Amino acid sequence: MIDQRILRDNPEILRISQRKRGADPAIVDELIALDQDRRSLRSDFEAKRAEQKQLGKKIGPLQRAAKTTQGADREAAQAELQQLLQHAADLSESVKAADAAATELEAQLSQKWLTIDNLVDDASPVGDEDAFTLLETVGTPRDFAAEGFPPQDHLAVGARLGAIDVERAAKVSGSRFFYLLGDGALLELALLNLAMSLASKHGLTPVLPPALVGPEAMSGTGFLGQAAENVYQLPQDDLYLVGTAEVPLAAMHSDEILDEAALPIRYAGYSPCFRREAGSHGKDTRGIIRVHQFDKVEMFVFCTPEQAAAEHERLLGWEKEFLNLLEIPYRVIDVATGDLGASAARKFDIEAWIPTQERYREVTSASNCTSFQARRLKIRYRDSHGTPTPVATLNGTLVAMPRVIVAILENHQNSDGSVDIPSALQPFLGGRSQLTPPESPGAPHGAT
RNA sequence: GGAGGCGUCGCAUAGUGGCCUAGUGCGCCCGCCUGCUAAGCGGGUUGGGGAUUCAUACCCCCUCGAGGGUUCGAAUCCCUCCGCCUCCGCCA
Repeated sequence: MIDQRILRDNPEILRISQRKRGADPAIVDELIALDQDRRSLRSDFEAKRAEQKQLGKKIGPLQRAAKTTQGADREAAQAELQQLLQHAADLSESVKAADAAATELEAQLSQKWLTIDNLVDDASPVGDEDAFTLLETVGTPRDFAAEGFPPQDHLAVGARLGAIDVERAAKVSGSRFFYLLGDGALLELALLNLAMSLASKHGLTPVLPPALVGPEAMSGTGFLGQAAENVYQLPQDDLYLVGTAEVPLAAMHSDEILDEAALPIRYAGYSPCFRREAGSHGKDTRGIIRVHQFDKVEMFVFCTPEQAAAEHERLLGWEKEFLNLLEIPYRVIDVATGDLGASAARKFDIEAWIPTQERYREVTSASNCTSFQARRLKIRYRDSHGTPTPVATLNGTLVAMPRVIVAILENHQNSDGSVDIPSALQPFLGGRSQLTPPESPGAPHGAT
């Protein structure tokens, strides 16, 4: 949510941002009109309410006077009391009507306001998905032709290692699910431990958050707007399955006023992630690149708006450090305004080289959400004037398990079906330097 | 799942229809006093919206877990929901 005062102070900024996102700038004028009407109706209610309160103060004492005095005084008091009560009753109706009218308009405005995406950063490249800016390319893709063998895709490599089983997952849960087993399971745990040790080294607090959250958390992080169709819901319990630990981490400090001295607060949360992948039928149907459930370590930062840009760079730096440790070639892009999502003002994606696809694919993403989420979730700090001010929030992927596993299996595979383990990961895999196919290939684990 | 209890200002507590403009203590902030510190004394201390303003101050409205209701008037009475605690049952 953006500060609504922009409607009065500088609506043109909002119009420009809407245009850059490919959204409708005309809605800004609708919002300005709604905001004006809202304020006028609310003021009307407040004036009536003030009168009602003044009147109410007179009734109590007068009632006592009507009971305790005698004779003519008593009659006068009773008559006045009757008159006041009548007036008060009329006013009461009028106050209720004014309140209802103002409340109705406030609901309309805030509902419409929730459809407005965050103001884009001036630095974000303008345009649709393809308009991204290439910031950097790191590492060199292997030349498999020169090595004399064609690379197998991650599913083939994983199946041979007995590490990935999508067929049985389809039997149990449907398409886009997978089992990690044997070295596949150990590989995820090793990546988890490497990621968490890196996170701890850099001062992030490790977190195991809830993966089921209420509607405020979901909406507050911006996932119930355009992205709602990708969210699993549990209507019986009014809960949602999170698509990322970003949701429970962001909502963790909702309705809080944080101590400025404690900022930035940095977390690294490990959680399962659930995504319906609606509208992506036919995309990435093979393997585990696009799945309904996976695990991820997500970094999350609460800081002052002034610190946000530097924190964004820091998150990107840690993401790069992790991929460097895994010795995977990648490139970094500055995501275009049309592809930012509701909450982000600026976003850097890291795309890893996938040999069998001969292209770079997104593996991590770092977003600066400025105060957009914080305003919805009421997360504030006291600024130098002592005024509660929304914090800035940022998030970045440290490791999304399936895609990183894909990158490792494909980039580090050998012609004999083994996979080299990057040295940084070896301590977390019992010191082994390779994953090797089981002695007796074929159906693993006693399939018949 | 059943029974009962409880949600008040940062914390603790008072408040059972108008005297609540929510009191008191602690903590915190400012000042006074004071070799220093502590104590003592005085003042301040929820958050949001609006009006006004260059910006303040002052002013108005809302805010006693949330939302409805009763009433001229609700922290207080009624209903629904949420959360916490105790006991019983079930459970990894």
